[in-house]
Parts: sequence; C-alpha cells; structure tokens
Amino acid sequence: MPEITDRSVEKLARLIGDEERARLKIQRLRSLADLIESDVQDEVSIFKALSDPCRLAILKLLQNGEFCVCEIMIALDRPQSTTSHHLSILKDAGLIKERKVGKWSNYRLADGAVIEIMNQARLLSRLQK
Amino acid sequence: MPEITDRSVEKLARLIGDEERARLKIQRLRSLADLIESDVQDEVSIFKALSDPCRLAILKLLQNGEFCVCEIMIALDRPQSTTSHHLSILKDAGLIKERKVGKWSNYRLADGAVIEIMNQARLLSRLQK
DNA sequence: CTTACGTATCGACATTTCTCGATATATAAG
DNA sequence: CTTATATATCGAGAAATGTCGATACGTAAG
Repeated sequence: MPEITDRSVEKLARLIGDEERARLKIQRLRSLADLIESDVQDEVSIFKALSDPCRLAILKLLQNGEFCVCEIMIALDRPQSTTSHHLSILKDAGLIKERKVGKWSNYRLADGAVIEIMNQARLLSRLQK
Repeated sequence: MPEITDRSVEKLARLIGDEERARLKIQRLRSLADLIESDVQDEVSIFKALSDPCRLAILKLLQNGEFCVCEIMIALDRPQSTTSHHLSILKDAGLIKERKVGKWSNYRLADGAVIEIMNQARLLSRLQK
C-alpha cells in the first residue's frame, strides 16, 4: 500500500474538515487502488502489444491462418527487420505462437481471446462515432 | 491498396520461381491487408489509451462507481496534473464519461465493453503464465 | 566447407509518450 | 469584486518506442 503522503491528507482534510476522517477516506481509496495495481502491469503489457498499427494489422492478418515472416512483410509492405521486430513483441506478449519449419518461421494467433479482445475494441471504436 | 514494390516482387519471385504467380500472390496478400488497415487506426487508439498503468488503474477504480478527480489522484497517489491528463486521454478515447457538478468533475466508465475488454486482457495475461 | 536464403538482433536516429511544476480557467463563497 | 478551490492546460525534460539498414545466426543445398 502506498504511503499516505502529507500532500494527500492536507488536501482531503480541507475537503472534509476533519483530519482523522480524511485519513480514513484516503485509506479506503488506497486499498481499492492496491487491489487494482497488483495485476495492472501484466494487462498493460497486453495492451501495449496491441497498440501499434503494424502489430494490430499482423494479428488481423493471422485471423486468416498461419503465415511466415516473408508473407507478412509483403502483406504489410514493411522491411523484414521491422516485421520481425513486431512479431517478437507479439510473441513475448503471448498473443501469437511460432512454429519453425526448416528456415521458415510460421506464426499464428495464440488463443481465441485475442480475436475477442479485438472485437471488443472494434465495438468501442464504433460507439465513439 | 499499397503499390506492389519491386522489392516484394523480386523477393517472392525467387521464392516461387515464377514472376507472374509471385505478383498474384502478392496481390492476394495485399488485398487481405487492405481490408484490415481501414479500421486499424481507430482500434489502436483504444488500445493506446489502455496501455498505461495509471490509466488502467483509473478504469479499474471506476468499476467501483463514479469518482471525482481529487479522489482519483489520492487513490493513485499522483499529482493532480498527471491525473487530469490521463483522464482526458481516457475521455478522448471514449472510455469514460464526465459529469460536472459545481467545481467538481466526476468520471465514470462509458460502457460495459470497457469492462469486457479488461476481462479479456486479464484472461490473456493469465494464459501466459 | 562454402554459399544462399529466411529470420533475428543490433544500433542509431526520430518520434511519441509520460511526468509534473507552473499557470490558466471556472465556479462558488465571502 | 476578491479569494479559495477544483480542474484543465502548458511546457520542458526524461524515458520509452518505432523504424530500418547493417549484421549475425541458423538451416539447407551444392
């Protein structure tokens, strides 16, 4: 649990008028925040992997099946090093799986939840208009 | 549809051995990519908004109801300007709604899909372990 | 062993993003 | 009108991220 800094207490105490009740309210807010922060970082990594146009395009391409790096780079018209870099980020995030065959590396979606999360994002982006 | 660059044709032609078939294969890959790229950017904005620990924590906090800026900044122990900044990003992305009351700004989740997308991310992050 | 090819990694530069103090805006109170 | 308070915006520095040519690695073929 993060410390209750003087900054916070001052602030809320003025708001509430009672320093003791302020301290309690802060504690309540902080314990809510604590429950949260424990697994925030893992989920942020997922969202970070998803928040690049090139990577999102790769994931959508992989909804059509398994592709090797050289097909992906052609589809997206990106240099090989760029494509490979993005693939490794997606793989580290657990969003795609690799299958090596000879000198080829084939990639596919790791799980149905990947499609699900993209669908939800599409829903939200529609809502916004 | 992005142009078919010489770089791509050379590459695939060598792979396939026939320049004409290479060109066709590239066209197929590119048209797949095109269907994709049209709405990629909008969804990326959603994911970008979600890919910061502070913002994700705010969203999770708001699962517990409506909060004003000063409560949020205390819960997360961040300066006011930082908190406000993140709130405006979340609002621009359409993930939260604002309700002004006097000098207070209260924020709440915009839609159930916001919770859904976080649940999917949690699922994925668990899978990874 | 040498060569060719597909992919991964490196390194440097450019861009974006986060952070937070300072300042501006808006509303309410005296 | 002046003051206090809640929030928003600004601006500058720091850190993270994307891009892509150059290079390294691994496998297969000659």
